[in-house]
Amino acid sequence: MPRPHTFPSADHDHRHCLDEILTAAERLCRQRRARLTPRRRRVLEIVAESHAAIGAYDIIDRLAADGGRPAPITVYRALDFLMSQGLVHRLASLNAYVSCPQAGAEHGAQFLICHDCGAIGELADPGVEARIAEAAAHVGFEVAMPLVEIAGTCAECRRAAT
Amino acid sequence: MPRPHTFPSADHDHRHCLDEILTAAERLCRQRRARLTPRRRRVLEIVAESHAAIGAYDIIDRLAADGGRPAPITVYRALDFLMSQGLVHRLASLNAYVSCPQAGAEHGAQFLICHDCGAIGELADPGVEARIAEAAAHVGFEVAMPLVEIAGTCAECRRAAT
DNA sequence: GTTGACATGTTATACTGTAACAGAATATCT
DNA sequence: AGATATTCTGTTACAGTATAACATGTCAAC
Repeated sequence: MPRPHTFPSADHDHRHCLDEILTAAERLCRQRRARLTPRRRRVLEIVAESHAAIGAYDIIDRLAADGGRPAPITVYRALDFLMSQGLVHRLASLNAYVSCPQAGAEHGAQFLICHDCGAIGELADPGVEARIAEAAAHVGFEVAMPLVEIAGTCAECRRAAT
Repeated sequence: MPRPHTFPSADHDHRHCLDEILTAAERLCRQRRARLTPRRRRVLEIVAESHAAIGAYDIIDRLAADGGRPAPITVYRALDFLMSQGLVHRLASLNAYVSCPQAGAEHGAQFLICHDCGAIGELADPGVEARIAEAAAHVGFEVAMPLVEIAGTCAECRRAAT
């Protein structure tokens, strides 16, 4: 099952996790009358294949293995759709994309990026956003979209390192 | 004078500000025995020409106006040097570079990006970093390099909008 | 079944950043 | 000062990321 707010555990059953992500996406898109076409579904599937981020051109490579290499724009359009639905996020610091483990739930986007295993975690700490908004307001700045991407080491990798 | 932690005011004397940035850079590099060569100095000057961020290729265009268009790598090398000295920061969300108003002072990097005027402010709120580290630690994640880039509206632009 | 909206294909191109090697300038040591 | 080592710059080529513009196809609703 998708583990909101944190990293997959060591005994993570990713087959099941992937399945839940896809099922949730289908349900969500049905509710919203958004069209999760085969192409878009396949791109989501590829992005969600791991909890690491994947680059757009790596997605193209994976699609090419299915037969018929799509043009970059095709993948970017699918990613745009998936992002508009909150199913996928873009990580500016990596130029890469990651599936959202808690799609549908409104949440601020603070990403944890493990530079050992590459996995991405999400933090949804209202305190962080509040502190940022407060500090910004202190200099008269009104926050529209905070972007927080935190590189470091995840719990699993820290354990493994000792 | 450079205004640490916040945006330039309406009556900002940028000629003077730019001069201070360059002088401070020279002093800093002399202290550190780092070589602020003419090329590097010129790139810093261009980046510091405004408090908005500038793209690497826009820097190249500006240099070309001096006569003799340098190859991209030349500018990237100068930027790498300037970043290594903390004189310039890269904004991942913009793929662009901005001069640091408080070079030399050790400080965490939280950037405020005004999407009206393009100006970049820096926040150095230890509370924000602390809150992030705390929230991360809560899921066993050890922070190495937090990246915070906050889009919104600066005080000047908010005033102007009303 | 026609219409209109949305999705995809096709081609070309823009923007951002780096590799690899040669040559020039500067610092350091004797 | 001259030899040497280091650092900086030039040159060429290329890798990686993303979008523009226009044509064609597909689907849903009327």
